[in-house]
Amino acid sequence: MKAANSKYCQCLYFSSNALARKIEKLANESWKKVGLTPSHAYLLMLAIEEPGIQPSTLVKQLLLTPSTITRLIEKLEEKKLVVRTTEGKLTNVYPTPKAKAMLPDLKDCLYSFYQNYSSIIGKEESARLVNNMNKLVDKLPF
Amino acid sequence: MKAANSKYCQCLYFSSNALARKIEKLANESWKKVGLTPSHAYLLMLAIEEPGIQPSTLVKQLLLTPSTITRLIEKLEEKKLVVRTTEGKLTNVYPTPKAKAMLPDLKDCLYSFYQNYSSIIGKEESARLVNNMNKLVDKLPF
DNA sequence: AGTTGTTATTTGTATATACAAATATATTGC
DNA sequence: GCAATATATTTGTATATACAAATAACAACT
Repeated sequence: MKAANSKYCQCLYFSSNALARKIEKLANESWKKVGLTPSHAYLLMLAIEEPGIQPSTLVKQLLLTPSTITRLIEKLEEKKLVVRTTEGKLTNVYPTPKAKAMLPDLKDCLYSFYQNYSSIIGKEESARLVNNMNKLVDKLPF
Repeated sequence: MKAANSKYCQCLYFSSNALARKIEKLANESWKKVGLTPSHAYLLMLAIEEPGIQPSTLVKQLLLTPSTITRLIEKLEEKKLVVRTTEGKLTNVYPTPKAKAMLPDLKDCLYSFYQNYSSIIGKEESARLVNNMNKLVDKLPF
């Protein structure tokens, strides 16, 4: 069914969730090539760009909770893509050589994801929507 | 951190997920009064409006997968808010009197959720965004 | 009428995420 | 210098959702 025909299509809860789920599927497709979910991939790219990046920074960049960040890092550690060092209360996340070697592939995924959705909805249209959504994210509490 | 300052804020994956999570929190607040999550509440309202509604219809209305719909119904059954009857391969979902008595409260939640977000982001702005998001949902494959 | 394919629903299992509590460290005020 | 508070991270647990397989019923064609 078209979202436009759903009884609750007027509701922001409904729309934003339906959209996020669909985008997530599209993103999963794009990142399948490197065997990572989009969240893991974004975190990894941040760690490659800024080796030693801390969980607290990742929380702010990815707008996820600390516990979620820990879990994402754990999984990347299992896959030997990052290592963690702890000094005091701080933790640093470093990419392994294996991860660094993956960077071009990661960027390819990012690019093909972008191509994928912008070919469907248009570059300007998608840029506008992203902007509107970001503005809204910033306005909302919590 | 502001979404606008995040490295990946240009990415639709990032924006749509961040937005959906924030909206979800807001919605959870609004529906706390009736002790249901928004998804359960929407499903219940559909069942009250159309007693005997079938899972396949709920799938289309809520844009969720069949298995998710089954799980949502199970929970509402546990709470004695719906009953299921099966004839042949079809299942019908009926609201209980307890659920029907809740309808005004459910509508209140829906209304207060709407008031809540539209007071933050504006009625026109939010209507426009919802429309754009729905259009996008309909354009995306799957 | 029987086989074959299609549709509706449920079940088993996996995943991403969050909340709350626990832990450990650092900072600040006195 | 110690007590109180604040910060960073992890851990235990719960939840919503999905995918894939299982089940069941129906439809259709020969």
